[in-house]
Amino acid sequence: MKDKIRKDIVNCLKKLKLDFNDNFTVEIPNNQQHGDFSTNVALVNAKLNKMKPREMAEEMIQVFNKKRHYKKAEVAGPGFLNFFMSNSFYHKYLVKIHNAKQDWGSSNYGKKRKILIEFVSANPTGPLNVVSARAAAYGDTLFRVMNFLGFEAFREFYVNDAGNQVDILAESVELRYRELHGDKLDDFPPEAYHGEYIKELAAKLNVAEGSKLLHYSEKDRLEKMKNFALEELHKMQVDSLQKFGVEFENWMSEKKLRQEGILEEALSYLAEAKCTYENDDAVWFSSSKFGDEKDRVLIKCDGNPTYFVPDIAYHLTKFQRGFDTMIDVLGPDHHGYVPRLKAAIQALSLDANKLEIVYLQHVNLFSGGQQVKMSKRAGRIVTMDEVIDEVGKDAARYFFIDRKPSSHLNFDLQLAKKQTAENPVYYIQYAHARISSIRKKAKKSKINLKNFDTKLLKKLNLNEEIDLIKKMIEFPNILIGLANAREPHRLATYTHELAGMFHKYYAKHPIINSDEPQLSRARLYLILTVQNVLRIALNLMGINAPDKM
RNA sequence: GCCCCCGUAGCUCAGCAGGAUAGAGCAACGGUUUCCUAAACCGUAGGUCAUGUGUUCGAAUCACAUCGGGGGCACCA
Repeated sequence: MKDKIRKDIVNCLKKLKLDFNDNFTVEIPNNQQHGDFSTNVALVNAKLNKMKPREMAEEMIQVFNKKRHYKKAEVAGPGFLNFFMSNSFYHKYLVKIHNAKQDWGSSNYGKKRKILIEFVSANPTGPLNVVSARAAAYGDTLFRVMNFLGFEAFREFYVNDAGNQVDILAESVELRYRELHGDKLDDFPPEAYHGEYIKELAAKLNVAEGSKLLHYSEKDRLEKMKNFALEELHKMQVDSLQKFGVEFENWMSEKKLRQEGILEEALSYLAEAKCTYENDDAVWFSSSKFGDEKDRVLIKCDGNPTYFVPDIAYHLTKFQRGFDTMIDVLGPDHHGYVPRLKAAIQALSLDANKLEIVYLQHVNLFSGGQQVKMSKRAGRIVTMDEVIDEVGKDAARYFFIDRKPSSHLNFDLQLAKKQTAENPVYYIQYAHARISSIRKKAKKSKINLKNFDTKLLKKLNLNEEIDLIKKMIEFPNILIGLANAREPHRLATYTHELAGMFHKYYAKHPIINSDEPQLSRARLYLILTVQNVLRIALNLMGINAPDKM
């Protein structure tokens, strides 16, 4: 849309033989008195032409005032050019949006570029918590939007199903299992996992296996415990995510990476690049050569790799799989970790610019203004399931993407549960449902869009009507901006605004009025288009678009 | 000490790539329902955009510094 105006401006400049560079912008002014579109082209380029900005602008408006679609062009302020478009221009656009149906906003903007979005990637040592829920909503919405825009996006969950924490998991289950068989635990070790879910796992294992495991060797027993726990916890996580409407194209297992020898592969590449050395019985990576603040250990003096090695190996596979861009969605506690990861990628002669990190900030849970404390040590984690059960999938998804990723997120459970105006989710869904009601009424009143002649749209002359169309015209650009900035919250904001504009329009003007069937049809055409855009937006956020509430 | 994020209305936050008088929701106060769902709408009030300097024709937006809040700095993952 702005592109079209931009083209017209460039043509105009050429016609007038004015010099210009591309730095000027076209925007939609906040203030309606400044027109539908506004450009600073004369402000930016006046010097080039040895003119005053206003002078240059004056010359240009002559051209625009002769053009169709432009109701009026005027010079304002220090030298802005403001354009006022004719209503017929907007009516034509409305037809375009209406006819696009569920594809309005969709495009081949992404040119099939392959994007890997890795998110959640929670340790398989417990149920998913609220931070994972935020990541899930974030990553999934970004995924949906990017695919809608013609990218080939993929969702991936990296499972740390090997290494230290998994052994601790096995030991934790072991302790609870032995407890079931009469062992008294005076002090449950502090490093073990304390959550109730460990007891439940042990109980479940006990039902399946009875006391049989007690007769295994310790090694076999722990192995059994480990695999059992991993499988069960994985299932739990998949279930939680599914309830949340989030699926992954791929679950990448660390254990598998180890089995397939990718760790050794990565290590040998690093060694070939002469970026490793031995010191104090450990193998180090000279990451400081690549801008990290110090070198990092790859192989500990006990011979085991640090968690860093599988991570390098994992990212190596991402590059090997040929993605154009890889987005890692991480928690705020990982930012110190990224320089060494990027260092490793550079050491492997790969393009570190293809790897992009998004940090999601913390989630603070509130309930009626009171902060809910989350403490892993005390075993009091508020889980993703609890949040979904408490407030419902739709509200949870909305609230988790409503804030930009770099903001700390305050999530109020009471608010998300409220079915009132305070709650934006219901406000938006209600707008959608309301339009369904109107459609029903239209049907009863025998008003429909059969053989609709778009010439009738010229009856739509109210500011509210033109504003709704303008808002819908913006939609594709909102999505593109969202995808480029990796900021799904823009969709939440946009949808809330569009719903608000509709509610206001509805309250002021009757849509269906039997005395004016033609006007009613035009208005019905408009609001059905609005409903369609609302539905597209809600779908992209993974939120239901109900016909009734 | 070093690094990351944040600081906009009483509260929670938008503000797209710097633009012309800074927005929304909630809370407060006042009003609207014979009519397509009042889960809605209208109105009033509320801000030296943390502070300072700089870049620019123009800064909430960019840069630097200061102050304040949150988080991170393992041969743990």
